[in-house]
Amino acid sequence: MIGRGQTGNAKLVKHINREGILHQLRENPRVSRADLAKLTELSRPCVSALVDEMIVEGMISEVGLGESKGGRKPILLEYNFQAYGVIGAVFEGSTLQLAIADLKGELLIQRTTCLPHPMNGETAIQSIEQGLAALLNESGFDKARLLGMGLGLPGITQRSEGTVSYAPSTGWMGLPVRKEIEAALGLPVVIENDVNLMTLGEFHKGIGVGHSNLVYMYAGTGIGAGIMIDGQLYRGAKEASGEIGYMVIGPVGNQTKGEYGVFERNYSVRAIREKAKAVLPSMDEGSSIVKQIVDQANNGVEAAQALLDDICRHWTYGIANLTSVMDPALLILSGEMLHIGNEGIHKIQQWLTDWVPSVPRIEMASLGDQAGLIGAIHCALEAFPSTSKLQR
Amino acid sequence: MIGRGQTGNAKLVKHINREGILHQLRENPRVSRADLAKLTELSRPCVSALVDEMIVEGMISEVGLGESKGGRKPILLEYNFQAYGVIGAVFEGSTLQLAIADLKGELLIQRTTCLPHPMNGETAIQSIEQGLAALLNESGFDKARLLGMGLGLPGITQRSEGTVSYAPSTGWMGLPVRKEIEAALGLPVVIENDVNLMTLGEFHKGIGVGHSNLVYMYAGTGIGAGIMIDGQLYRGAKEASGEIGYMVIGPVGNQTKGEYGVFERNYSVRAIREKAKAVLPSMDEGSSIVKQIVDQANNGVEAAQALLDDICRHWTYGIANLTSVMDPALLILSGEMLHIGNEGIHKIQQWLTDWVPSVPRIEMASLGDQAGLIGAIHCALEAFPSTSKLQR
DNA sequence: ATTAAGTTAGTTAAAATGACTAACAAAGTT
DNA sequence: AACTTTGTTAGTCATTTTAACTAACTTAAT
Repeated sequence: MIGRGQTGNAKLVKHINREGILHQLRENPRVSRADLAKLTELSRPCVSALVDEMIVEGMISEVGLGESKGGRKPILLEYNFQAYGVIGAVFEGSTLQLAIADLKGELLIQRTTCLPHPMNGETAIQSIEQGLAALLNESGFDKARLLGMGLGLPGITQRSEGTVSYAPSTGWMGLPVRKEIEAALGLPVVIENDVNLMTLGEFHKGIGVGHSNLVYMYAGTGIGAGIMIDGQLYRGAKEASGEIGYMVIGPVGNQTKGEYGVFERNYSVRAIREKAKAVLPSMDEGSSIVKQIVDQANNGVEAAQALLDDICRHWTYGIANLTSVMDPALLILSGEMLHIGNEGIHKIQQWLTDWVPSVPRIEMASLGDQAGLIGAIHCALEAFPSTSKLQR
Repeated sequence: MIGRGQTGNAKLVKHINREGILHQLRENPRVSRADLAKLTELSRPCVSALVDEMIVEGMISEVGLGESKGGRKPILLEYNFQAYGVIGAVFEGSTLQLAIADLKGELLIQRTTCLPHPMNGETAIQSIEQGLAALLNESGFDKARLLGMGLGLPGITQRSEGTVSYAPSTGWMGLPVRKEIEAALGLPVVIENDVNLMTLGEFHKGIGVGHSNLVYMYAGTGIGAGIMIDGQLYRGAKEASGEIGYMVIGPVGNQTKGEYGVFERNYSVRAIREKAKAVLPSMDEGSSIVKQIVDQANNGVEAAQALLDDICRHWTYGIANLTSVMDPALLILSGEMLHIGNEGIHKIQQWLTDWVPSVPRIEMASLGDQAGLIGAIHCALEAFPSTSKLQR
């Protein structure tokens, strides 16, 4: 056999060019070969060859003719978004969100279920299994067309090992989560930290679209951040990046290993509820605690105003620290920070202007409690490209 | 003419492979074509062809035969480190460090000069011009063989514009620094933040060698950090990443824009000197302030012990915040932090273990006040590869 | 309405490039 | 003499490029 099977970087270029064409087709629906040649800076014959190849493989389709711009009508091409699908799943407290999406990342069907109490590894996996079966059944989606699952978990997830290495509040620590779920479903699985997935969600489908360098900050039951650099999640050496709940903000106290972080212990929802007891006449456990404080502050209750100021101030400490280190182009705020109102935002921006040299553009998260789920979808899409199924 | 001049990614592979070979030659001096084939995972004929090409171009030389390992003796190859050179320059307070180095980054000649007072743009450029002329004269290095200059400046440098966008303590802000120096020297120049260059220095020649993900923390006249991700400096959206002097640590006070950062105002050398007045019987302005405090603490002076504890504690706040965000594999401490002693280091590590979930390996900087200069050299080497001169 | 000229889209053919395998020569060692 | 290791030569394959088409359409003068 002669000249077969290049081992080095020889095959790389074709792969890059194919991915480039696919990328453009994902971004710009209904374009011609000629358009693709311009967009990818490849020659027209080369694009034609690669496109024809991918049409045969079923990844792309010709979908009729476009308008002439003074010459022959272009043959419009489209990515076959429906060819395969992925699953997104997010464990958040006591609920499990599940969804099936197409290759575009559009949700086809979605469900939120409450988990049985007490939860352990087995029941959790059972929930996923049953939930997925229900989704497949209801949507009529063929399981054979699923590429894999993106799974969001709280705590520090070890993507390559498929385990959770640090999560004081859950019972997942150390378990071979990924392997067990893969065995149960018969599908490949990636796991990822929940806040990282929210970041990914906002990046792909939310307010972060088009911003390849951004930081996402979440303040809720926990406090965390997600970091995107050059369109990639930055995970750090032990995948513990963005764990800003462990910043030293507020009283340090007798902090020892295994507990929540200092910032989190002082300014997460849990902590704020405690502080608010003295301020609110009656507390509604169901609705946003910050909103209740803001309402009281607007009613003229001075103690509420002071507490709100204190909360905003310390959250801004976190933002200032985060932006000092990262200098992102865009900062997305989410969780309970969504309820601080215009006055709160204004305060934060004023403080930042006073404290740091480079204030990023600040936006509120736009996807609500869907962010993580949408991120899980895109995490799966990145981990299991449709080519993986085709190249067998 | 047919089939000439590919515009797309066609030439990319060859470039990657050539760079791969050069990289191996920089790392492993005196290797054969066969060794390179193994190291780069390319075929022997391919390596031979690329090597021959680069020998003609003058980048590589054959330097005799090696020992036989049971067959024909290998022809050893070497990167022509001496073919070209670069200049490194660092402005630090009132001194200017200048050096010429070869393509390996080895300093050939070096000089530190005091700047005339008061300094302004013109005198600074004059100093560089005169200093470089002296270096060239003394070393006999041919100016035509210089590829360019890497220049380190305090403050937030705008690499692409060649200006300094934020530096309260110097008069550089807004000036077209790079253009003016390029015009004066007739050589291309890159500017970069001083702490980033120290980071680069430690990465290439210091304790950070082999660690492509690290964070460097400097506490001296100012406080700052440098971040390396995948062997690249991370600069942020407005090149203000790592400006941790602006973290909110210690009393906030009446901070408004234009002043130094909160952390810097509370725990830089300037601030510590102020605090130490009450503790030290007499202060030596020339030597390390932290060392003086440590000495007094070791003498049993309780106030000094308390101050040292306070300083270490707050520096650790900064470290905790930094590592919470970045989760680096390695953290390098420098500046006055070098003088805290073993007890201080032990304290820091204990606190970190208590506060954050992922404690990085911590090392002391190893290059002393050469770090920035060495970084400037490597900055220039990255910005102006020797191929830039050859490809004319 | 016809027709020529110009444009745009897509294909075909030939050349160029760069990497690979196979086979061999050169120069050793055991 | 037999094996090894290094380096080269020759031939092949994959991929992309340029150049030169064909196809199909628009514009506008005749």
